[in-house]
Amino acid sequence: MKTTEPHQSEHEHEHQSSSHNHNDCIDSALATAETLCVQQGQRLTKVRRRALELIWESHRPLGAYQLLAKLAEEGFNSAPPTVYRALDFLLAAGLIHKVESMNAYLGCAHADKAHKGYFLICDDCHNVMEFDYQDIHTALIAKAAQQGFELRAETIELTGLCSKCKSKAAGAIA
Amino acid sequence: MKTTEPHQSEHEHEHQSSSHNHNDCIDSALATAETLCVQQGQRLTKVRRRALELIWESHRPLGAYQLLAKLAEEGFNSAPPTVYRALDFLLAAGLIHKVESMNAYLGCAHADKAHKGYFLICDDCHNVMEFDYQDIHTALIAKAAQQGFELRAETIELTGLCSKCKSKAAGAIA
DNA sequence: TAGATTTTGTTATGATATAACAAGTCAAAC
DNA sequence: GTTTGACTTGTTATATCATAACAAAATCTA
Repeated sequence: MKTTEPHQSEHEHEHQSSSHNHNDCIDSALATAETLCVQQGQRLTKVRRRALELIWESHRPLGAYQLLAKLAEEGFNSAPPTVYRALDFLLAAGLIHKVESMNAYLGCAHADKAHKGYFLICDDCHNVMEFDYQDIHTALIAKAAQQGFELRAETIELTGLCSKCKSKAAGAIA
Repeated sequence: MKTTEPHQSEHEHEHQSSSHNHNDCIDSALATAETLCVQQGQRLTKVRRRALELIWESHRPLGAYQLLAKLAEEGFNSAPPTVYRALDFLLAAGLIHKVESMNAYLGCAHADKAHKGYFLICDDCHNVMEFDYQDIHTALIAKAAQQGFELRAETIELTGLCSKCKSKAAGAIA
């Protein structure tokens, strides 16, 4: 494994960090989304745009029906296909990820860069940190190729205890 | 990444390989299950044992309700809790894995060895190959630790085209 | 603006999973 | 060998996640 690459950690993005203004993330994500959609001749309609915002406003992965409820509150249609269509669009555009082990959806922090969505999911506070790790990606491609397997998509979801909850747990014992 | 370990591929297990007798796998898996349960003071009851066999008899991951239908045919109770209880037991005992991206369950080929369930899932034929890859595991632990994250479980599900389906696709074009 | 394409509305249903509590089974302690 | 307690299973109901199918509306393009 190469370890000489610079910036291997540059893509970390912690949702709900107390040290960042989440509004900036949302604004940036929406701006990126607009740009990408225009570039690709895709229509970021009202419901799609608002769905994306709501996903970003949530600090943790949002379930489809949670999102649907929020959309319904705002006057959008409240039938399931509404939300699943929006989610399908956003997933296809790479603007969100689905966390398979939670059946929930999360804003993608770097939709404009080709990347894989790898996640660290805290069992305790349920916050999710997306990370990018080119070395893992490269190793997985090679491993798959050994089996004659051509990789198309990767679901990498790691669960455990985040640093905050680990400290909290340690404090509780002491 | 260490590359000097021998046998880094020794755990590959392809379900539904034409070149192996799947019955041997089932027998072996069941024998291992019996042993493990006895060792751990767990009861491999009729329904749990039969559920495990049925999962193994299926050549690809089996959905909970597919399994429930098979159990019902054999006179077991046909209500969902029956199958989910069996699945929960088998998962907790490490005898099966859940493939999150498919909502389906797969026999674990090496329940007696500590390992992580990593999967290659063919988009075309839907066969699943479980693989073990210590180097990835080690790298992920290290990566998580960098973020102060203590890893507990890993969901690694890779989708794409298996070698057979790749050949088939190439043949169709030619 | 006509026709084609895409998006949304609407109704219904399918698929996956759990809650809650009652009844039965088993094994160890008495 | 019966009681006791833990574990397992039965049963009913419901929660949660997702899609099919077709009609209506909006938007793009020629």
